Amino acid sequence: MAEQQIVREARKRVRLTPAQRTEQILTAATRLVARKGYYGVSLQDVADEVGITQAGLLHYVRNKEGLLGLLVEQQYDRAGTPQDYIASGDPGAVHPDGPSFPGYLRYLVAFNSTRAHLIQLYMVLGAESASEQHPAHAYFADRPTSVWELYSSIAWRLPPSIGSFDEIRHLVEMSLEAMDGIQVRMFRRPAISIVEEWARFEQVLFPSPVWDDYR
Amino acid sequence: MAEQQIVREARKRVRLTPAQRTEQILTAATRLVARKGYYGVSLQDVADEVGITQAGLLHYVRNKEGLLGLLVEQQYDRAGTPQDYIASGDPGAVHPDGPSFPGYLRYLVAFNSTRAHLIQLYMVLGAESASEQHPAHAYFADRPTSVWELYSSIAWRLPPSIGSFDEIRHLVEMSLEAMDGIQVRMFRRPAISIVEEWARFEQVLFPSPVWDDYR
DNA sequence: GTCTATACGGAGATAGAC
DNA sequence: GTCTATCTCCGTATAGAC
Repeated sequence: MAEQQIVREARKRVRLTPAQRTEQILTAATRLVARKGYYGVSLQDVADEVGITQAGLLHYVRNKEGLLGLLVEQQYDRAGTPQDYIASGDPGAVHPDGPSFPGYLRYLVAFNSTRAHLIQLYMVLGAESASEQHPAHAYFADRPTSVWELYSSIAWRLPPSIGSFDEIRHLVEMSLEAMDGIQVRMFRRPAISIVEEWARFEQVLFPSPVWDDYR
Repeated sequence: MAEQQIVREARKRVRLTPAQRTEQILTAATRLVARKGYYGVSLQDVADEVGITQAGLLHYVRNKEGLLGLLVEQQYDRAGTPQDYIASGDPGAVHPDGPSFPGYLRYLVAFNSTRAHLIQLYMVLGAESASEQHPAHAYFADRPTSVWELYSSIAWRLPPSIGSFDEIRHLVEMSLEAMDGIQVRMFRRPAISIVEEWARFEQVLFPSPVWDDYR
């Protein structure tokens, strides 16, 4: 009798608000796509984890590409931005001469170390999307450009000896490359702390004495 | 009539030596898995590209994991090794005090820039295999260790001021991370030269004056 | 908003003929 | 060594009931 009731309970249709469901779908899809890639995940997998049917899921995402769109557009770049850093009140961020760029990168790495699932998702999607046929190809192919545009819109506090735009652009490129590399390394053995590993890169990318008062 | 003959021609069974077929399978699978990942590729896809049936392919690889085994074991580490560098006759490689480690890394990057397909394959597999359920998980998880073992078996020509094992190990780790990051960047826009990009990392990872006579 | 039912195709794997 | 045939299961997507 108790058992029957449990079964009925489990099958009962639960009607959630669209925002709640979308949140659930996002969480489930992030975990699953991080694990098996876009091509490796089925709508049924995601639906099962959310607790709805596959047809019910399609009501939200229209088709499989819509699910990917949800993942790509709505997560990664909404937190950990330079604006978030500035708003964090970190001493390096609120300096009267402008926020510290190395300080922001430290902030970003520390933040990313708390969301390994998301890092894994973006590592996997970033790798599969190298092929031009992948539905997220354009998004990832343009990331270096869009990140540069985002970063170069900020009035960072930079050492005067950093003259050319080219020099700082290369520094940004190398920082992103080092971070991507560290994030790949993060899932291997022996385990490392990405915060510590980034500190080593910071030392060589933003060396003394030039950057001593600008970190 | 001519058409019929063409059809017959196309369907004619061609019996190749195992080595030739395996080579074809390797080439096809590399391209396809690089593009869509392990989960995204079907045995049928590979069989089509080789020009045999799916059952014919299974004769060679036994099951899908066997195909992955072929890819992982038989390609990446068979060329571009420190031994190949030493045998290349490069001036930095045949120095009487031992081969140059930065010189080897330059050699490796230059070599990798000629085999982008393979780099893409390993980037994709390396990303998907972060999940513990992936059949190549152990191989990629252990790569930092096995690469370190390979590199530390060589009597490199190192600056005397590099004292501890720890110091050189961190340098190796950072070099691998930077390379992985550059390789991710390689498939994005604007296009970059991984050789040039590595030269920038070499400057900061192996700086003057310490490394001046050891590059 | 969520379900069931269904259409239609593709997946991996095996058996056995040639 | 390679094929055809077949098994069994899973994939996306749509229609329509509730």
